[in-house]
Amino acid sequence: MACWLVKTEPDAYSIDDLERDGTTDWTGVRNYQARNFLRQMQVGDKVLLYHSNAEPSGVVGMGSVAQLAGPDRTQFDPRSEFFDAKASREAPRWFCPKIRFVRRFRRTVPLEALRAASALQGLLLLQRGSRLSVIPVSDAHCKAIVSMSAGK
DNA sequence: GCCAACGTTGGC
DNA sequence: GCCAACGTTGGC
Repeated sequence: MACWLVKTEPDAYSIDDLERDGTTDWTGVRNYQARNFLRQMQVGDKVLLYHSNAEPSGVVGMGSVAQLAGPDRTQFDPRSEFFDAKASREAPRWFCPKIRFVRRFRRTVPLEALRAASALQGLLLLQRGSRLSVIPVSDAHCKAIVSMSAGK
């Protein structure tokens, strides 16, 4: 069972929203590398939820993959901010899995703490200039982040 | 296929 | 709001 980390801006869609919704289509990812990771997600994979542009930014909880990635409906909707005129239903460009809320962490693991953790060296999120909104996380890194969320 | 210009992300 | 670091676009 793989583990992933997905970023979201809480002003746009927060873990509160996911908790309320239960599950949601993870729409709006418009980067090819991130898309390719979304398509690799398997049902049951863990998903660490990360709030970016937040106070503080950090990992706020856990979700899981509820459904394999299918075409992202927002790419077909001219009224959507994620509309993509070059996509068609015959040849969709963007895909999204369904993500299920699992739990909120007792405490947010802020970016600063992630950077300070020697156990997290090599985590893609922490690499200089990394902007990917969907990244794979190794089992060891995943465990380390979860243990940080529970306190020492 | 190169690369300058432009757009986006996201920490600070 | 600034801006560094990337990604994408489009002229040539």
